[in-house]
Amino acid sequence: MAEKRRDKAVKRRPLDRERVLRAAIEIADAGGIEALSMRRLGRRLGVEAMSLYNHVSNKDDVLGGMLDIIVGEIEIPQSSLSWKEAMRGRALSMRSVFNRHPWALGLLEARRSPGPALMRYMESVFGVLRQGGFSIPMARGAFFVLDSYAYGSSIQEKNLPSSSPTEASEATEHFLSRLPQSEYPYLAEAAGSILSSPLDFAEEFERGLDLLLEALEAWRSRE
Amino acid sequence: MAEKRRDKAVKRRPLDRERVLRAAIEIADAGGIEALSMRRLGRRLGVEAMSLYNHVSNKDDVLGGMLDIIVGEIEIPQSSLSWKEAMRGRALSMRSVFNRHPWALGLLEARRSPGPALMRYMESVFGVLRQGGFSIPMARGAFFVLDSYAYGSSIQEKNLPSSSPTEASEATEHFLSRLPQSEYPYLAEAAGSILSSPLDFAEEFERGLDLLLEALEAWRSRE
DNA sequence: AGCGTAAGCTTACGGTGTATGTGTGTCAAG
DNA sequence: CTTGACACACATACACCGTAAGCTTACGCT
Repeated sequence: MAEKRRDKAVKRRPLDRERVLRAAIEIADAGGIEALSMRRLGRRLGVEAMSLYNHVSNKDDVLGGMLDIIVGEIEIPQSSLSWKEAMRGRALSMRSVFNRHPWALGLLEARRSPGPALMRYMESVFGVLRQGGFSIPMARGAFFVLDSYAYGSSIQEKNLPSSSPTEASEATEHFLSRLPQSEYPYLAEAAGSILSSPLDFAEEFERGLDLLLEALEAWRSRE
Repeated sequence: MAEKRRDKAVKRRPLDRERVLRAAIEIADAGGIEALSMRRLGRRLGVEAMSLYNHVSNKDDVLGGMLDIIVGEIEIPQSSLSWKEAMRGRALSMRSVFNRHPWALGLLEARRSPGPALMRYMESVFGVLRQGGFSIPMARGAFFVLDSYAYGSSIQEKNLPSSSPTEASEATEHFLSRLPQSEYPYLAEAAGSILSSPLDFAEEFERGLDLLLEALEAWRSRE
């Protein structure tokens, strides 16, 4: 009897919201967001689907919670840095986070209200920009432009069929081989160049980022 | 008998892939992409769900087809314009398309292979950039940066809870009222500024776009 | 010891995409 | 004119989804 009770206690650690969300993230990381169902989530936690509803109000709540955890992984800029360095670091961190959890971006898109981690994130970005000498509307503009770039390049990177460089050139080769080159000369040319000098996405991303940061600085100086 | 045949002919125009995709787009425009199911799509066309599979290989094919139609709505730059004007026009057209069909962006994200309209689109962009004096790698970079910005800002615009300006300031007011201002001073400040001078998204978008175009031009000139 | 409550389980409903098999209207060849 | 083939719509069925409603169990507190 006492033994039985202990069994249960061991097998069934109390299960709270945090554990549910973590498990959900693991599932999504492993199999994409479409692999996440309440039943599967329950199964992973050794529990029936409906039991989850004791800790989470519905699936949307799960998604929101997952997203907020992921957003919390984005490094918040240190105030000791210049705005440029701070924004650069933030963008790099964002890219790496969205790379680790590709499903998070799609979630962000569908979300309505911010969530605490996102609020903290926004607050810190505004702080850095304002302290870097941006007026309020300019800070808004800079934030918008930088985030747009970061989101958009994450989309594009995600859509790339390639994780490894070898796989990338393989895919490019395949693409090129079935491309009617006379109809798409420029596309063929571009694909060919990728083949000869394989594209490093990190590099590409940083180049664009630096271009943007410079442009923002110029904009700020010119008031 | 002849009458009956005519009835059928009227009621049941033969139903082809094109009609299926158009109906799907209508459903998605009206109720969002999650409102689109094969059964509902069939119902709209006066047909059972399974009949659709005579014209379309599966739901993914439907989504792909819808996306390609939408991508086809993006204006392809005229070659008479300068690369800057052409890219500017393209970005504006893209924004308007993604505004009209907000679900398309999410679809684009999940898509693997290009589709003919997207290929034509890419070809024309590369053409404009190459003819504008960009080297192959630079054209790739410029394309990447511009598209990233366009995608990302569409995401952000979609996430805005506001369609009309009055609704926007209403939402901002609500947000501001429940924001712990001492904890988020910069956020409060930014929100306040939106309240006093309501933000025009088109304007914001174009400012960022012009910033980017200038930066790209400078980059190209500096080789 | 007894009870309230938290947190698990079971069942059920209406929805989803689609595999499979069954008509049936149209049209061409005999 | 008949017949047979074929395109295409339909019906049924399966496995899965989110979650509402109700039931059961077991721990903590008085």
